[in-house]
Amino acid sequence: MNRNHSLLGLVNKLAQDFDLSQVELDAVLALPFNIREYPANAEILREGDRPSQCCYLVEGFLSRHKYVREGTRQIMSFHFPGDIPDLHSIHLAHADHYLGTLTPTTVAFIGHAAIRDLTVEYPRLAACFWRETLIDAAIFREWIINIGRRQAPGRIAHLFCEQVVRMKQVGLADETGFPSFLTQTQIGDATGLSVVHVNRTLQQMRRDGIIGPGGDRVEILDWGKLVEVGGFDADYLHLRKDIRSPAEAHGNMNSTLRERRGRLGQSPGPG
Amino acid sequence: MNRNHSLLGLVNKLAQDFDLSQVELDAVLALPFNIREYPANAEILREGDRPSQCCYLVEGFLSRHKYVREGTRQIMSFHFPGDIPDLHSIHLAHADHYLGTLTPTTVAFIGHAAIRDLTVEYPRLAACFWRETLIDAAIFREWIINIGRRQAPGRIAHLFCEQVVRMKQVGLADETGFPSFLTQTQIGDATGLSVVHVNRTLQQMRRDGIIGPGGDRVEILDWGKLVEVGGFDADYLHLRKDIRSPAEAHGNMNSTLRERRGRLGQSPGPG
DNA sequence: CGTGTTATTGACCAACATCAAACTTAGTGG
DNA sequence: CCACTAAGTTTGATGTTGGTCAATAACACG
Repeated sequence: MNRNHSLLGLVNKLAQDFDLSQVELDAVLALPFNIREYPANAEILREGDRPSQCCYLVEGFLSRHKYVREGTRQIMSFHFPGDIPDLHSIHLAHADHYLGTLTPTTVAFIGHAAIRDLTVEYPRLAACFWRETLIDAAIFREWIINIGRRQAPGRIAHLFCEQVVRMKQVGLADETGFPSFLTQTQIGDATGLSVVHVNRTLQQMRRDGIIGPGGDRVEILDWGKLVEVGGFDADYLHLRKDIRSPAEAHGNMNSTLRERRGRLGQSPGPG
Repeated sequence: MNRNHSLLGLVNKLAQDFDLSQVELDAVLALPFNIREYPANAEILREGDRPSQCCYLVEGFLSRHKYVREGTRQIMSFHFPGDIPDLHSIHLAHADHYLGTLTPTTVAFIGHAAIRDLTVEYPRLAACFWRETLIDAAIFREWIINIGRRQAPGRIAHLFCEQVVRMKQVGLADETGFPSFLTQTQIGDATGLSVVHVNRTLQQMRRDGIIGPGGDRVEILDWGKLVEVGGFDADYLHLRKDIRSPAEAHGNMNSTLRERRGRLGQSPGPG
């Protein structure tokens, strides 16, 4: 098998979900695709587009976002190599948001028809692809919680934790840090904060000895504290045990802070 | 066919996605299920549970939520009859959030195995189910935007708009209002606001002549204004045209306010 | 070196949270 | 039918987080 095959990362990812047969793996690798490169800040897909292919991310970083008012946008996810950020387009006719590059990027476009055929012929592969979109959704849920119920330091810390864990899966990060591919404006767009406030919060986190001074890499000086501030629990990422264990051995990635609920079935109001 | 079959709503819903054959429809109706009733404020599923069945909502209202700090929670979705709020559990081993009732509720539990078998045998049904979870995800994305980038009146207005459109699909609402199944505390938990602020914002919306005084029903006095305040565009719900058109005829549900973006590929900061 | 983007700072202000209490409503048991 | 209770709503007072505006500094790149 070609070790430089562009879809190898996809196969690796899917193979983490289920024990796939060689036939199934080969079927994925046999998918026809077109490579395309983009500069930073390019748009791959726009709201309203009706794509006929999916975009597999080979290299670079992507975001999905939407514009809310004149000049305001909200980022709803980041994507790393191995992801198919618009896999949902197979069954949803039009895009309801933008997909854009954050850095220079290489993607492989795979036609919807080819993927549909694959899922019809191999139900287990269908399950794998489906599962990917379910994890995608789980991450959205966590972002709702992050933005809805945490304050600035928690939101940013949680975002950083998530990026460590997800990028670690593809060998781009560990608990000591990860490549810095975001501007402070983009961090704000993802966390629902203004740039100014992101800037001040990051400074506070540096003063608290949680992260390093920045630059090309986000240095994490105190992973435990980052997890604590962000109230982070990797459960929602639904990693497989074998992938998760090295992380657990290293820092404590999971269940460090399974937060406890208040009263039963009731969110307490005042009084 | 039994007109009182509990899964009729499910069939109707799936049949909106694709043109399904009678064989496929019958296969859905042949799914074995168990009916169960819950009082209000009951927990159907907890974080960490490993369910072996899915929960089809026959009657009542559900929410999915998570506890963030002692006493704080975030609701991430509401569910109406016809929904399968934990369909994702087929491919995600453990629940990463709670599923609870808001009102007295009737659900039908359908075993994972039965659904999996169905999806293997009928790829088009698999696509339908998959699609349901993709719309679920699209709603989460919209909530991220709602909470991240809108202020209190917009958040609440958007929530109400979404409820109108979704409940209308199952005949529970129209543009003049919908049954009020939420306390102000729950509205706050869904929008990331405090009860006090929800209360004041609702009062303002009443003074502005957008909604009525409340009670058993949320009266919408000015649908157009509600849509405007919430920046609502139903596109993300991916309704089928035939379902959507009566709404368009009535009020203008879609694309009323497709918001324009600011600068190209860049979220403007200050300066 | 200029030019554009990103990071940083200060001053000021608005939105929203928190706390605490009173009021309403609906349900329950006598 | 009425007191009693619990949940939900409303109000006032006060504080904080985080937004906005505007300017400056630090880089990166051709």
